[in-house]
Amino acid sequence: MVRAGVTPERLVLAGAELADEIGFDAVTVSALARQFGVKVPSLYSHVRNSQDLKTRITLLALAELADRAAEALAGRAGKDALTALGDTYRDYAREHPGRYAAARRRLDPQTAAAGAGPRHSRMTRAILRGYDLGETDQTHAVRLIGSTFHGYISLELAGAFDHSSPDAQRSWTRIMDGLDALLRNWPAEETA
Amino acid sequence: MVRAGVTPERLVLAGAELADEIGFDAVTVSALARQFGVKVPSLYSHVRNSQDLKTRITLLALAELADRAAEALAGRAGKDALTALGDTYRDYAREHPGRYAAARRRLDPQTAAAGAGPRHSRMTRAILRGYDLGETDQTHAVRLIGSTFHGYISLELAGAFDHSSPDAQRSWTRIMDGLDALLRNWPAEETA
DNA sequence: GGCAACAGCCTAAACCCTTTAGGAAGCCGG
DNA sequence: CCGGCTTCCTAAAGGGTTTAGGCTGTTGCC
Repeated sequence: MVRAGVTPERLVLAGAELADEIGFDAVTVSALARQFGVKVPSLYSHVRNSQDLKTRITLLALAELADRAAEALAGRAGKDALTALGDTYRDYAREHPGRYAAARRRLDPQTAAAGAGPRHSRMTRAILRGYDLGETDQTHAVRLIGSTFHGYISLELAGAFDHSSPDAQRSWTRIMDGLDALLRNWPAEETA
Repeated sequence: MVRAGVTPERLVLAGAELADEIGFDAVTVSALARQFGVKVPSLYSHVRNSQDLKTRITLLALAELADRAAEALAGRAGKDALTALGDTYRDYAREHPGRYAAARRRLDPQTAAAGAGPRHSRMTRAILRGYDLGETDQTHAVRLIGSTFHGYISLELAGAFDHSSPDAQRSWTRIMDGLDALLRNWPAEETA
């Protein structure tokens, strides 16, 4: 018997690559077994089940993305940082659509807290140091930024902007301008 | 033989209801056959395949959502309209998470153009009549609004804001304030 | 070096979902 | 009233998931 040399790490990495090629949803234990030239049940020694495999790919993607973001943010502040973070997410999504889809998957709180999710929150919050927002408004702003980035990217990735002008790049830039303007000019709480 | 009285319409409606209960991804031809007390292959007389079924549920959800939005927008303008549209999407998503997930599914351009998708675009654009934006900036703004609404809703639905304060409602309101402020104060194109 | 234990891989098998083929029975129009 | 269409059925193949249990390299300890 030839020993294919499967390990959880190699499995997860291959799963991530496969996700980029054929889509995250199409990454199955069976497909992965084929990749490794191994029978399906063999993989169950390395991974608990299909769910477990997908969760690990999610964690890989989140970590990769956080690493990239940290690098992009180094030495930047204000709009510069905002743009850098947005571009990091967007570029990653276009380079690695499968991994990005994996990253967007929701995890149970336990797992999420142990992964790179919190790093992402902290980085977004760090950007807001360049703007003058109160504690509570910072949280609102973190949510706004996350929603807008991920909302835009998922629409763009889905091709929602493909067949209309202006092109997606132009809108992205202008939306960054807009977000920056909004953060510099955050409206006061309305006193009803 | 008792004739269960299956029709494509009843199938799609039951599929939509099932989606709200068990999640859109769990809506399968098999599950639906069980609901109707009918053998699985019987449904293939009414629906081409699983894909077709899901597409029809998507179209149903899009149409329902457009109807609600049209009603909510009647007689409103400016921030009032913006909030009404956002709340419509958000409320629908919370009432009908399965249908909302279905609505977010991408369709091929043919099918999309024939469905209620274009109505949604027109309604978002209509809201911008209350703001002073040029043609091109209107498009950017449509994309911003869509991204932010859907981004926020999907994060909220996924429970991303569950265990932190301030609550999701508060952030939503403040983000509406922010979007309104931004649209009233849309930054000029930067001339590099 | 020898061998026990373990790790990595396998076959067998059950279960679920999808989809096609082909048949029987209800219903409807001429 | 009966031929044909529609609705539903059984049979069967194909693919994914998962568990049980077996065989065999490999490792590490005496």
